[in-house]
Amino acid sequence: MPELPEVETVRIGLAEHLLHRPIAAVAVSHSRAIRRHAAGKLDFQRRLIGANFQNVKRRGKFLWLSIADQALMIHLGMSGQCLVVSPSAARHRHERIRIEFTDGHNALSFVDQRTFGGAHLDELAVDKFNQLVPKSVHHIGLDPFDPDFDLTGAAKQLRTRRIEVKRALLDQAAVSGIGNIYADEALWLAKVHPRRTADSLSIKSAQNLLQAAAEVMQQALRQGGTSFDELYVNVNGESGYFSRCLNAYGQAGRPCPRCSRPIKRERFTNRYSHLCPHCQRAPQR
DNA sequence: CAACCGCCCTGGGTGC
DNA sequence: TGCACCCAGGGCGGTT
Repeated sequence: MPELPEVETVRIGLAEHLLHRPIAAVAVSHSRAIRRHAAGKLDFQRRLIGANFQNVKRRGKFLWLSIADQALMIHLGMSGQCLVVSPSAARHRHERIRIEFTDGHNALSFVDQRTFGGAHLDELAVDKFNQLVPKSVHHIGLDPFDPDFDLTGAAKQLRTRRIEVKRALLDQAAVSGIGNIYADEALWLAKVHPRRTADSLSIKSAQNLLQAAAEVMQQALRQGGTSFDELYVNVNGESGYFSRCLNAYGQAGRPCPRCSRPIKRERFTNRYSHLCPHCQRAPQR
């Protein structure tokens, strides 16, 4: 599943291939992929054709390619992929958008089986962090890879929430980029139970938790991200290797690498948490 | 306003 | 072989 390390891997790949090349053609083969572009398909195509991508940036799981005062925003959702493909290669079965360039070289193919992801054009504007970013990321917090990320400030903000700490990690407000995999991994590493309320954490353990999230995502990035199947790959279609390093996520029944007691999987808001009930003490009911 | 719920979507897997 | 159902789950609109 694409979370911060996977999206960052994709960002680096796009930066290597797609910048400063005039766009020749934009094909949209599934309208749901551009549902967030309110002005519709023709407007989407008209704004892109002839433009150049100047840079590729990211905040949390949102990715964008800048073109003058606008940006092509991309969110991978659950199963989105940005593939750099030869224009002559066969179209992927789940290709939703294709962007081709006037030089006739590598094209961008946005592939998305489950269509939770998509792209739209958005205006760039200065946000509360004094960064020039698309308006559609103004509501989320900085991620731990951002040079301006303030771990102490984020920990304080986390502690204002009267909800379970895992929910607070997942909702992108205090910190962005964390999804179910890295939430479970960070909570395991910091020995915090996912159902503890965020406001029950000491300032020190909240900081420790965010530090753990940053570390685990940094490690995952070094491995090229987490791949379980063909649904997450880099721009060249290659898998990442971090799934071999997971301590809790997807490890139900296996021994906890710290204490050897079995990792447990339990229901958590329409999905699952993976944790060590011994290392991560449950809150009092 | 914070918190919470349900919906969006597909293909692979499982149980009957 | 076929059908119903489950599962992956981020983001967001609507409701409490």
